Amino acid sequence: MAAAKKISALRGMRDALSEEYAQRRDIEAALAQHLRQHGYAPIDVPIVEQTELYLRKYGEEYSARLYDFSFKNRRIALRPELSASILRAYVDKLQGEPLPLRLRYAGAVFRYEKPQQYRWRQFTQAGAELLGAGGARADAELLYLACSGLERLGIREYRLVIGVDMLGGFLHNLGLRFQLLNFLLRNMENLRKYGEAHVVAALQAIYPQFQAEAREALAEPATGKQLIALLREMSDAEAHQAVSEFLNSLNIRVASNRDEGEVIDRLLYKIREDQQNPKLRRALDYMARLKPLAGAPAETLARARALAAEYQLEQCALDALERTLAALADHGKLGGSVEVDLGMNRGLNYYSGMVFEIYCPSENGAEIQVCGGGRYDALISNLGGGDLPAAGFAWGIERLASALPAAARLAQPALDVVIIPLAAADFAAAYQIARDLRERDLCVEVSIDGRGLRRGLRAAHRRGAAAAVIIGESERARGTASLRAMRSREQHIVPLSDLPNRVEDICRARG
RNA sequence: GUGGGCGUAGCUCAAUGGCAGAGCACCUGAUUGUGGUUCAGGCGGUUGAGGGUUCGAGCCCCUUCGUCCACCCCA
Repeated sequence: MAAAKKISALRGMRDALSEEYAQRRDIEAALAQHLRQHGYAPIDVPIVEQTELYLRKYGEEYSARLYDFSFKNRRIALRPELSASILRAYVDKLQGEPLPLRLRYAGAVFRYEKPQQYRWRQFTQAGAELLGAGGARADAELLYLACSGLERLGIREYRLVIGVDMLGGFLHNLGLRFQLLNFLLRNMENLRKYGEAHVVAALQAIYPQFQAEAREALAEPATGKQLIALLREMSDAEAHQAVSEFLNSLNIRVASNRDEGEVIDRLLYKIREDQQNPKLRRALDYMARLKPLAGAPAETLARARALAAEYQLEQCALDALERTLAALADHGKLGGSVEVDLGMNRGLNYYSGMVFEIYCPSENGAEIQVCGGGRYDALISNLGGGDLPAAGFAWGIERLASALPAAARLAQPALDVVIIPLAAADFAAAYQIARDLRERDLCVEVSIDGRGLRRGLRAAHRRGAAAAVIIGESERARGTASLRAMRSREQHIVPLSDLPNRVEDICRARG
């Protein structure tokens, strides 16, 4: 018979084998205990949700990253994170709870992205949500929890980067088209990395009308200025109708093989798009000024205030950040470093106020993000709940595992004892001994392969057992067992009544 | 979405276009009641799949699938 074809795991999905899995569980347990001690209550939520939940949170553009499918005429998705589910559950079931409500969670999440190092399609997150509390104290509590959690795991070296958005609001107030606004938001990081010329080139690829050097002067001819301004004020349909009527009243026919409607659309597009140029120019200038606003908190804040004053922007976001930093300092000194980044927008539009990320050096030296979070005060009402402040964060468990210093990796619980029955008649006694030892909380395995003492001891050695208990005819005849300490190779015949104590001694000595 | 690398034994990998191999692991025995070593032997493959070129393909060409890495983006 030909061997059946092997079935391998799906792409981006990994089997966590014994050691890796045990380590992950240890990390989860330590973080759960950490959060528990800060008053966070556990909550578990479904792995699948209505896709609508995530569309509300992220918007339709991000749905490509979801495991999203229709099933029996319903559109459902695997959760890409747990926070949305927690807030949904809050709206559904917990609105009567006393506030603030502190919740913690852990579980698998799924994202349909191309897998690469430290990035899989299924991974594990643990995190916390703080509902019904806004302001600096709440923000600082979360920042502190996220950092001290790392320290509890033995991670001393990390970098906390806190941001408030100084970009999104600015661009929004400029009145840029949605597509261009999104482009600029997404390219703040590129502006930093590759400079303005790079971003301008990318911008012109999606918006060829943009002239990098264009200033407001040449866009506006003096005549017809009022008419153009008027057209810009109208809705698309109104403007289209107005131009159409205008042309008809002058008895102008469009002499081309294109439809009149198309020509008008094109004309309107031109009239309206031209005004994007000066706005883009202003946006790029502002972004260039924002670019260096990252680094040590006090100094960066001071420079940010100067910029905000120059552009006559509200200072309240910066005030809030300053209060949060002060509140964080009240928690005591952190082991890692703290930075501020005022260009940070986590590519996501649901954040309001503080956002943060934590980076660690991974085992191969490169820096990876191990934690992220922020405040999303509008989210609960978007999900049909009341107007309630909400903030939270999540750690990436697998990434934490790779950032754990070797010294902090927790030792795996080893097998304590292997019991080796020598013949079929010895098994009943062997199982009885195993039960007695397990009552002392020992990890005990009975060798069932029946391949003799030599193989049994070899197996015990390879399994890392501290002791072997040999039970054969001669031992049974006297109500004893042979107890062998694997490391020292010392072996004694021990009465069964003494056996548990003697085994415990050996296991303790193993250290 | 874009660009690379790699698919050969359970694992890590060899093999000028010319008999598909090694190490590790596994199994048996030397040692029938004594485990880190040693020695002797053994099991193990449609070389990811399909097509093409060739007297001959693991190797060259095409297609496809899988996988890893990087970019984009994200935790």
